[in-house]
Amino acid sequence: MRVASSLSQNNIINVESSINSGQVFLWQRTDTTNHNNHVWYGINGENIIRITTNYNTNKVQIRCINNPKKRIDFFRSSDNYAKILRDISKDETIKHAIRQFPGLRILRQDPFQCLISFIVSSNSSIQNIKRSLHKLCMQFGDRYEFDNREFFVFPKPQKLAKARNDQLAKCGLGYRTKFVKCAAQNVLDGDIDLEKLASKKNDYHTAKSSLLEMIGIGDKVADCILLFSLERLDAFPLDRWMMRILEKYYSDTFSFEGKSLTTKKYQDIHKRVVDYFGPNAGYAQQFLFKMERENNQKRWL
DNA sequence: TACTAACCTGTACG
DNA sequence: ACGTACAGGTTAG
Repeated sequence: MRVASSLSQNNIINVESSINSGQVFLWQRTDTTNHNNHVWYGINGENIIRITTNYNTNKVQIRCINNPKKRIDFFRSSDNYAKILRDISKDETIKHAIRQFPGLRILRQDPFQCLISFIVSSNSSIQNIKRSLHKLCMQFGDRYEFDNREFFVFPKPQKLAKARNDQLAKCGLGYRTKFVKCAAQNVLDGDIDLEKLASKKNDYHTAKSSLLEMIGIGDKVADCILLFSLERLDAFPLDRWMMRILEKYYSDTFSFEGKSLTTKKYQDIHKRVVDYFGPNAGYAQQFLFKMERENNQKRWL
């Protein structure tokens, strides 16, 4: 019994922590009268996902409600979570973050939605990103009804590629409008093959350089897409928050010079961070990011 | 190579 | 109510 319970501790999934950690934007928790159960609904590409949690048993039930046969390992349960946590536990800071947020997971997202989401995210805030993506779904995505609720799934590449600029701009994309349209066109034309990029044949650098060819995608956005949807756990997105974290807790481990985050500096830091945390450094990034945002009481959705 | 201004939207504060 | 400050990543110069 004791063994089983400690094993299950290693495999817990904290749905709330994982969804509220800056990875996904089209999720909501429904109001429930039962404190032990929560129901979440989210958009993952053309799928509507329903997650039911029971906080007593730690059971998490996932269903793709518009396509019940579809099976997705959304929480990456097939990762060896316990081993990954052990491997990245290199110092007290990361150990503390892991202890503080047990069950925090990297989510396996739909690649096209993830691509567009993080293009939209650039130079924007979570509230704005969420609003824009929701508008995109309402404008260009298919409508469904389930559980007496209305859902709009994420638009297909063709829909966004052929969208009128003013219709896209209405979603609050601003100057990112053409980035979104170009990216959708690239996917539609097959110039960017997301399935291929997700396959294990490409290493991190090959996959990343493909993404970087697209307008509107720089180092940080590319790393988010790689980590959250293209199976690259050695991607470590360096945004404003991560830079602050590295300066605050890791100034002895990684030294910095120069003010702006140039491509060269980004790659230099990235290399050292991955050398330090190992091939699953992306998980370390997620724990540190979550910890620091929570400590600063930043809102998620 | 390194740095910086400009880009766009929404919120917070005075 | 109005202006100003600010947050955020990429691009072009």
